[in-house]
Amino acid sequence: MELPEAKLKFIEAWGKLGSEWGINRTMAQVHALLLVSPEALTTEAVMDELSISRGNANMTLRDLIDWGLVEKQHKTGERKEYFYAEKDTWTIARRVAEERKKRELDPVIKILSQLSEVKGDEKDAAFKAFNSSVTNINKLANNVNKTLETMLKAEENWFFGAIFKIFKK
Amino acid sequence: MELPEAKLKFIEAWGKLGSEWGINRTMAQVHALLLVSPEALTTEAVMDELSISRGNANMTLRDLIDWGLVEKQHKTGERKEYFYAEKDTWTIARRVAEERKKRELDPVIKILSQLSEVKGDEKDAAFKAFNSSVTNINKLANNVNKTLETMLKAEENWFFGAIFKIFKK
DNA sequence: AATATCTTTCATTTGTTTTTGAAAGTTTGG
DNA sequence: CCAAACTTTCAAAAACAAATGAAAGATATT
Repeated sequence: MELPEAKLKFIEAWGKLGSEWGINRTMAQVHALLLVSPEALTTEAVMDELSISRGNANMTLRDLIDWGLVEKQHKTGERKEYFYAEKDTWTIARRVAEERKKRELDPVIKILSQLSEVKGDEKDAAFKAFNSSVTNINKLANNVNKTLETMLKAEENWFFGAIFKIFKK
Repeated sequence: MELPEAKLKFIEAWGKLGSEWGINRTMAQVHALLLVSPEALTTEAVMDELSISRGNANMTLRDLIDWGLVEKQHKTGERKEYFYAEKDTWTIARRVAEERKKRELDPVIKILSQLSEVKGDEKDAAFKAFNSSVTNINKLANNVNKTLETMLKAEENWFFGAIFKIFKK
């Protein structure tokens, strides 16, 4: 397989994975493109490589910046803006985890803890089922949350290294 | 807050979380409804509670069965089918992790390992950037994969217990 | 202060996903 | 074998999400 073909495959795979996980396909593709580009790219270059419109490229790049995955660069003597992707995968993983935790997990945990406070008749099967499910999900969510918080502080080697050390017989 | 309102909030929150993670909102809502129901429900009951069509209820319930989250039950002397949700949250988490790993992570890992085999000119910046990104993502993906495999075999207490033991000072 | 270069916005259009509901299919019991 | 009870299918419609591109907004240059 030659580089150009491999590049396309990578962009396609990354886009698909993104869309399966609730991330806009194009955003994932732009990210993939920047990831494999040694140099920062202009909006124009992104538009051309992925055949997308100016508006789409602009908004997608802004979103990637919001996620902390891409940064604007300016070249001296040039007016154009250049976009460069963070290349360290562990940093990428942490940024994504951080952002999704904040946007999605935290709000749900808030609701769950409210709902696990709901009082009712202990003899009512409907109440018992509700209470038990919500309480258990709440506990699991808090475990996940604590694990994520730890991960956000950790170094990759330390994090996975430590996990594997335990799981190794 | 009273039970009926709490139930609605739970269904809504679960549906929202699902849709943010690439799971059909209705599927997550049906799952939530069954989770807080002490008894198995009929298709009819699901349709009524969530105001969805027969076709939608039928397909969604089948999907939940495919995911291993819901089972059909038959009551003696009745022709109707009843649907009952697995209530153990750790089992739910494992089923979801297992299914998504199989459907989404495994295919991507396959592609990544192909792409990290691509050979090219070591002096070509484009090749070097491609190779380095793909190789690193491949490594991270394999770490995640191994961790998931361990999780799929583990008991909740052991899994989180082991993780927390590490992180405790 | 006029022009050229580049960026951002957003009303419309296009594309994708989900839902509907009527019809076809299946199973059970008389 | 028939009909009632129930389930499944799937083409069409509705709902939703993403992309377009022209126009407006910036910012630098002469």
